[in-house]
Amino acid sequence: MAQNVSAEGLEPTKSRTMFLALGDAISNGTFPPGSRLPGELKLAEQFNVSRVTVRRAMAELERMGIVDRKPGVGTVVANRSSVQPVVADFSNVLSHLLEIGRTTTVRLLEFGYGQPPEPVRLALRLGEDERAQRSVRVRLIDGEPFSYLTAYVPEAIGATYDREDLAKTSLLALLERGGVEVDHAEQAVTATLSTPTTAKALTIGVGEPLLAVTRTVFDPQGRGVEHLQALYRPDYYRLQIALNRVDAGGTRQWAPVAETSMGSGKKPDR
Amino acid sequence: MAQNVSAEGLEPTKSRTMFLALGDAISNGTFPPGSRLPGELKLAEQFNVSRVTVRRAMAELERMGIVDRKPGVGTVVANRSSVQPVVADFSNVLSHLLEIGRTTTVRLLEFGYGQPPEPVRLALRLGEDERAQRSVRVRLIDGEPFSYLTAYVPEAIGATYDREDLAKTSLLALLERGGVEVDHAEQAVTATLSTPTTAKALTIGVGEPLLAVTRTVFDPQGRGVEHLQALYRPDYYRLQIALNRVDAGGTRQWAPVAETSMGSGKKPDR
DNA sequence: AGAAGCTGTACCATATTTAAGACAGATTCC
DNA sequence: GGAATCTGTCTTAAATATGGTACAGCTTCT
Repeated sequence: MAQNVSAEGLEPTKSRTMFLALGDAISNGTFPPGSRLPGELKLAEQFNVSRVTVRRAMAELERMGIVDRKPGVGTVVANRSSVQPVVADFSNVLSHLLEIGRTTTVRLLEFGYGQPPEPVRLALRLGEDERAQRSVRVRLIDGEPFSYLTAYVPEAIGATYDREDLAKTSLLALLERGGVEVDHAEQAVTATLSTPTTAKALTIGVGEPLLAVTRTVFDPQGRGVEHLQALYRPDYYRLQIALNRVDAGGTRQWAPVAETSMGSGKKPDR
Repeated sequence: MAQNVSAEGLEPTKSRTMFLALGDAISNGTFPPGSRLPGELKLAEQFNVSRVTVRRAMAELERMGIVDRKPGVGTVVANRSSVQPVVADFSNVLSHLLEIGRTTTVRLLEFGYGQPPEPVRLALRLGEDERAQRSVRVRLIDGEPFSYLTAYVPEAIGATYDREDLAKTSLLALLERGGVEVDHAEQAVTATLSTPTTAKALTIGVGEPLLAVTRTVFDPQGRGVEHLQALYRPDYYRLQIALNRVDAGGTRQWAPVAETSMGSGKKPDR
């Protein structure tokens, strides 16, 4: 569930703030690729900080390949090529992974049984003292970790497989292999920050943005069979969906495009 | 589009890191509501920081109402009630706003015409030199800002309304009022950090997580009519979707529940 | 009453961040 | 060539964050 706090105090350092401001201005269109940023001195004046602070922010931008700096020339915005994020459909299925020739691996970090935290217990509609299997996994694509998965499964169901299975097979496949009828799910999407734990597992810094997807899966009888908390690196992963404008009882609204397969013909822009 | 950077350098302060760690541990279930955290001295030792640092993190947690601290007693995790986030269907429609009795307001921050940034131009499939109307709005719910909207509309279409209209009516309604046939859309979801600009507009701190939704709307001819970048405060807003497990070409997959109305009791046609 | 454990507070030393300024070397333009 | 502008590097000083320690006051438990 990660924390969904919104702090106003404990501001980051000025250099980091400056870094965010510049990064925003760039992706914003204020400084299009190829253009030159104002000089360090001018920026320092504009943002009312010292030149050292500007340089730190700039150094970070350069380290990330967002800008190129040359003495005598200035700082120019790089043509952002970078990594293409993995696109997933909103139903949370990675598209075309094989077709792109990418491979995913799973690393099992934790595995055990115990009482699930209250919100999870409620979501799964478990009794007061019912236990659940808790597993933490990291999924990698081409060796790069991009998702941090915390899953809870009711004890009885979890008993149908062991940790070795989890390290190899997808959880949903294991459930269905174990005789569970997966029927429907509730899914919610939010944003959070990486904590020391998740940051380390995803090889990113602390306080980086993460896409948080919470999914609770039910069987036909409405019993919860899985509660998943997935944290995705936004630079490697994005959710996507196609919508159609439809008439509905007088009002015009959006409806998701009914897609049975992964829409292998549809091509996202860029 | 905001920046989708992933910095490893420019770490936040230790107190902020500590704050994130503790906040995570709490919402994590490690410290359930009502339980007592370890003493400051113990925490300082565990996390290998000084007590001052722990106290800063704790002070922030208390300021946000996540914990209560009392001399002689200790620090106990508060029953987080806090604000209930506004739930939106992921076709991006706020549900039941009126029924809950909440009111939304719009504040127009910027309005003007110019050349859109490259990615937007491509998404809208505009020509090299075509101009677009750019508007920046903040939407408030019960007086609290919760979304930051940057919209681009091709000049010709934008001309059918003015800034006063935008401050009152929803953009989509304005488009359709102007004779534009809204047909389908592409929508992508990611996470970002608040920048000084967006942080100020949303009355949050810099470096806070934001849910970023990018939507490009097309008419029946496939011409782009609107490009919207929406940044949502995760504590006030969340996307939600119901999924059904269906058979599709041999493989079992997820399909979004076809919902024609906003679930106002009305059952979808199946 | 007394011990143990906790937060609140104060003080001082150290490390890091930021500020402010000076100078060298590279590049561009006139 | 020379002026202007830029980044790279260095020095000095102030502000802030952090580390380490000591002690007071409150609460709970024995």
